[in-house]
Amino acid sequence: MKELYHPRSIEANVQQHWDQNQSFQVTEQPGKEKFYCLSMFPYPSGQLHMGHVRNYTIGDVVSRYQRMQGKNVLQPMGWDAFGLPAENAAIQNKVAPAKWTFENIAYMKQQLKTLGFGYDWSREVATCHPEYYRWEQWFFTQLMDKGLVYKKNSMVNWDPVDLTVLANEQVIDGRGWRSGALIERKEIPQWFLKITDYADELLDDLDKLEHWPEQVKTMQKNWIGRSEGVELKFHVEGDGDLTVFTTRPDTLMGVTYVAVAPQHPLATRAAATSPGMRDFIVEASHIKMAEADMATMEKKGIDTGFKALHPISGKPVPVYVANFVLMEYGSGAVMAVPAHDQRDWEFAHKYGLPIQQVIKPLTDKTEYNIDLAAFTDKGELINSGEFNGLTSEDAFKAIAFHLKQTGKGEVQINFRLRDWGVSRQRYWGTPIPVINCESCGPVAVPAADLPVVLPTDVDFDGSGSPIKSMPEFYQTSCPTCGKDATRETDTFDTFMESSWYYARYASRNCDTAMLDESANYWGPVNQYIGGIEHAILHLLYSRFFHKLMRDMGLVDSDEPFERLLTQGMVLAETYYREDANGGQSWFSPQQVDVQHDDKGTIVAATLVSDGKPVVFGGITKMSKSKNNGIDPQVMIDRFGADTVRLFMMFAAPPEQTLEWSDSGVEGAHRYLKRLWKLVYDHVSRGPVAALNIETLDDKQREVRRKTHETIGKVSDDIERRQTFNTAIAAVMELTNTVSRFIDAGPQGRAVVQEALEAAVALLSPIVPHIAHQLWQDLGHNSELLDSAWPRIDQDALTRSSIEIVLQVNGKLRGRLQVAADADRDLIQQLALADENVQRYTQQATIRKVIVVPGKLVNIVVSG
RNA sequence: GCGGACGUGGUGAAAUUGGUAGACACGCCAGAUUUAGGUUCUGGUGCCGAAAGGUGUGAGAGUUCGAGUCUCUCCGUCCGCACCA
Repeated sequence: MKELYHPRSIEANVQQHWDQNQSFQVTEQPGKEKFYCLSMFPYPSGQLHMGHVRNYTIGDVVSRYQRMQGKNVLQPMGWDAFGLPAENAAIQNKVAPAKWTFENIAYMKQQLKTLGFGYDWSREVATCHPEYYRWEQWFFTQLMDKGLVYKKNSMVNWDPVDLTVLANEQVIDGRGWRSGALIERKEIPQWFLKITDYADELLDDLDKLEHWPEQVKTMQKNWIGRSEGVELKFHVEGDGDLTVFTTRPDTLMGVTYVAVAPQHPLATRAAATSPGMRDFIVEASHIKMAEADMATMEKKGIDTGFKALHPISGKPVPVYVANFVLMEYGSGAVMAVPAHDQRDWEFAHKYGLPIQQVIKPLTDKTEYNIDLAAFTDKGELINSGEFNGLTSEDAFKAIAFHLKQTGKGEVQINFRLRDWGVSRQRYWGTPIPVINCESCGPVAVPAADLPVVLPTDVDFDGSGSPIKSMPEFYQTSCPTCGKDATRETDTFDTFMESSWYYARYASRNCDTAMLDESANYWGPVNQYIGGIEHAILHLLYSRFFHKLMRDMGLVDSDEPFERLLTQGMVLAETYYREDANGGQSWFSPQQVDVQHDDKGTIVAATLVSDGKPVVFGGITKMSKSKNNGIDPQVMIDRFGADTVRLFMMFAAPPEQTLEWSDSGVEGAHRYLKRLWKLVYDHVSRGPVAALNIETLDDKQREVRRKTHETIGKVSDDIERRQTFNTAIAAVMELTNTVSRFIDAGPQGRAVVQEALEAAVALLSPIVPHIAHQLWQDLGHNSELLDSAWPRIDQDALTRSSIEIVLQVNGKLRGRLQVAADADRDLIQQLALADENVQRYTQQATIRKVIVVPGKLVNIVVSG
């Protein structure tokens, strides 16, 4: 064994060893318990960032731990390879999206290998390969057959200068990011998947996901947004009926106006005769298609001049066009009750519309002042004619019944969830497998003609998708009638690819079907790990796809991911200087020196290159714009993969944000050096005698107890709690105990051998390379990877005495050593007799004594 | 705006079921070694105080013998919002 720790050569050797043995290639073994551990696959952006390293280290730790539990562990990796950045890179660097993507994949794959992650690379997928997306195309055509797909007009952000559709991300302050032109909303025909058909099941099955974080389930629940209400009709004079949905029919008698979306037919009709309305609609069309923008913009409206008749009172109320009403949601119209809805209240005040209170608080003590704000709680009805005196709950039923009787409305369940629009007017994506025929309409491409291959030899200049001007791509004949026809040139939303990749890994090499039986052997995923930013969209779409695949007989489970871990972001410090023109230039934290005072408080920061001060700009997500990204490769080259992995797992629990810290990394590296030296010092003293438990002295027993307590703690931390930081801290405590333990006798060394073996094995999922080496140095020929996880010896845990904390009025006043089996009375007696306790109890009256066996005694006194 | 989280020493954090606040590290201070490999080792370190002791988990209130943990109000930070992935 070498005296010093050389991570570079160790890591290269161990990785080569795993490669040669194909240590992570797995096959189905029906008799053995399987474990499928999956980390969210990366977009191949060019290089790994710290968020990837964190995500994939967590996955690798879980995988290696489960393998040592004796399970058949699958851990695959692949590439979410379609998407916008490839198109942007193509424009900037004049390189075809396909070439750019594949080069990035090659580089990033190499990086993953140097981190020592145990992936089964024989199952690698890249979603931009026709072998992958052909099955997605096939699946879509199946959904067409089943009527789960439809085409309808829907709105996009249109750049009138670049003549292209923009993603929300590409619209900044209402303008196209390249052209700077004011964007316009534009309605175009697009394909939708009927996710709303599955709304109930997607909601109900959340309850089955015992091992998902509560917050993710709550977010999905709110996103699906099931609500019970009443759908009712307002008749518009000189026009048809206006359908609205409300969850508060009890407030119906307080309606003083109704509002429709700017894209609503009534608005269009009003615009025909009103230039003011025309201007209003044009202005509303410049707001981008993002709910956050819609919700935070100034609420504005304009009267259409139409009157709607109240469905119960028959009284006419004005119909307004309002910029915050969404055409996409419901029927594009809402009823307004200013007295009982804060947004309606503000709108009514702004436009001088009447406010009619119809609900009062149930407790009559305080009169509610409706002039100050809307009263949004439920209560008792007033000013509502025959419904006066009813509670909100009773009024709901009574009004719904009344509407039903008169044919003007009925109770309805409504969802916030909208159908999933999957068409994108972009090049770098999966071609939608549809042929448009003048006689037959849209026709699915027959299975035998799949895949519809995306041409990759193209000139891409950013002015629209090149396949839209490639007759050799889109000119074809109708599969049904044989006449000339044209292909769809839109591509799929990339969420389509990421909604089923987890299943494809299992059947990666099946070329006759989307999935085969292996998908049921490996599935569902036992542990899924990824960023919290995916809590809603990706995870909801995947759950939806899984149910679609189930209903098509492709998988036999109801949910794709049994257990979910959502990991926090990786942050770093930022430093900047003001430019002459008032802008800021940002410096990498690695080029900055930080000065502390005597207490360790940071007092100043200077740039290494010129020694002049820089300003601390806070701790934020690693990003290009703030120049605070830390390149994992640089860290791996300097300290080795094990150090980087150890730091990332130690610095914070996985669900929290993690702050990058150079000195923290150095600390992790120091620890591995200390561990190495501890094993070296032990091993270099020669062979170790067999452990003889009967002959151990007290100190030796203490070390042994620490060893076995640590095994228990680390196992629980990794498996149940998934707090890898505390697992590492526990092993550090163990190795600290060992290094303070000086006993070169045969049994002393035997106890140390046991402790070090445990420490190495317990750390091995986190730092697998150094652990592999130390395991051999400790005298094992076996493969650590497949060794059994350390087991607790219950006998080693027993204590003869325990410490009891003594409190007076909840304040710590002493400690007591008692026999582990001491009873309540004895503990109380000893506590009251304690010298320091008596100082606080002598002059006072004892009111109460609380004894918590094994923990503490609290004596409550007064006076 | 809506939905979801979070807030503890100089710093990252720990405290798992309401029971000793600050484990384990980083930084800092003091000392030793005088250094091959981004040195190593020992001790100290929440704050105030000479000590006894007091005090302390974003702010304020509440429940309890006991609150970092539970409840309410407020403040601040972060994530998502359907075409970034």
